[in-house]
Amino acid sequence: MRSVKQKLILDFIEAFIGERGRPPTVRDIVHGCGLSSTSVADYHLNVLESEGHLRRDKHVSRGIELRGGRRARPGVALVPVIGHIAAGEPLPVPASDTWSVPAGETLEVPEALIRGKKGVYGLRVRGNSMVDALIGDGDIVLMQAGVSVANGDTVAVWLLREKEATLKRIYHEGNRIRLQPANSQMQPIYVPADNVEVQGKVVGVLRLVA
Amino acid sequence: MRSVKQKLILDFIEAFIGERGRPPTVRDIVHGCGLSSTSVADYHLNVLESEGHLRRDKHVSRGIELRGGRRARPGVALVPVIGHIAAGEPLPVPASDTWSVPAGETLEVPEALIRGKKGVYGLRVRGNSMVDALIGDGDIVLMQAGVSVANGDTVAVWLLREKEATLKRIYHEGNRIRLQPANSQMQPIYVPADNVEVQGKVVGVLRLVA
DNA sequence: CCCGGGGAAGAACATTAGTTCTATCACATT
DNA sequence: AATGTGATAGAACTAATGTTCTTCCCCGGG
Repeated sequence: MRSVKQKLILDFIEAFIGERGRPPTVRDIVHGCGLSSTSVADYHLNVLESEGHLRRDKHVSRGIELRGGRRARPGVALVPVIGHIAAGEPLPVPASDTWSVPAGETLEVPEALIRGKKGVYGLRVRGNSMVDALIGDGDIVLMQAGVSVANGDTVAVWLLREKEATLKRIYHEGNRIRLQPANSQMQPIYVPADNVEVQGKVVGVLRLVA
Repeated sequence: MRSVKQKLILDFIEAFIGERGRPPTVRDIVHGCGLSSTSVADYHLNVLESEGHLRRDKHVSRGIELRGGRRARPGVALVPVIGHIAAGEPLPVPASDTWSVPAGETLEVPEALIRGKKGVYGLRVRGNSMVDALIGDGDIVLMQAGVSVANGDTVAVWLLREKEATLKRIYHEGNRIRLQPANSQMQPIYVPADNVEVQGKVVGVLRLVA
């Protein structure tokens, strides 16, 4: 939440729903928060959505739904989906406990999936390097940062030299590390231990079938 | 409440608010209750308002507010996990819309996961007959009952004669049906179409990694 | 049989409300 | 100074949505 105005909007929405039983329109927000134009409200709403504070249904009147602590729903946890994995993109990892939700999607997952765990985030899987671990293209893996990893765990690793992130099974072999794809078509990668940074460990998988 | 249609509308409004967190539009009601015209919905809404079952804000979109004890809790859907699949056990399937949650586990999933879908239930997967579809032993599959299935869909079928339930890909081939395991080790099963009862279709997969 | 009322259809109408476009301004960075 | 980003304005455009009107159908009572 960057500005006080955005907190004002969020509070207004919460109050509006509480009083009227339905979400406000963009123009309700304009009037209620003393804004000057619908585009201003739209602008801030988009910011708030990208930060995961609310969700908007496009082209639907009053299509605002509050997210997060304000509308804490029992049994549902909010997990930020911070990017893709198995592509060569940089992979920022939030702090273990308190993170500022980075711009991007926020996913609701059943509490049961991350029971008690702290520092859980989501990654969209690209590619099929882990199909033998029943993780396919398009799946969302739930990662946990800052936990000890054991041989054979599926982890997201950051290769310092190559500046690449991938999802692999990890095996410590002396002072080198074997990164094993779960795909019979692909070969393991061997890297020196000091070239590897473990970003997180897979604790769950989520898939939506069309 | 004079007619059953009016009770239908009332129930729909309650469910809609529960799922989407906002009241339905007149046209939402038309579609959701199978009405033929907005004027019909308007007519019944006026009746319901005059009887005190709800309140309408004139000239306001989604200006419906339920009255009385009816209250809805938005955001969370309760999905009953009603058994295992790929074992030879009987597989009771609840009715499509209103089910009394059967004794057993209930999983709370975000509405976002099953958005709009009716008759969703969960099954714990036993065995590895679907590993090539990235569904493994211990996973929970979210099934939807009472929907049309297309060739290649992963469905839970009940074999009437054999009294067995399994999770397979389904292919209609004339008047017989091919049930295709997603496992290169296993052979397809061919059964006459009248021996098959489709219990549901996979709409999602949840896995908890130890 | 005629009639009145509850219901239903379908189209039309009038706003409401979401979205987009362009322009502007303050402020920080290069 | 040139540039880029966050934030603001105002208006226009389109789609969504509430409302109204007319016609028609079915059915029980007079």
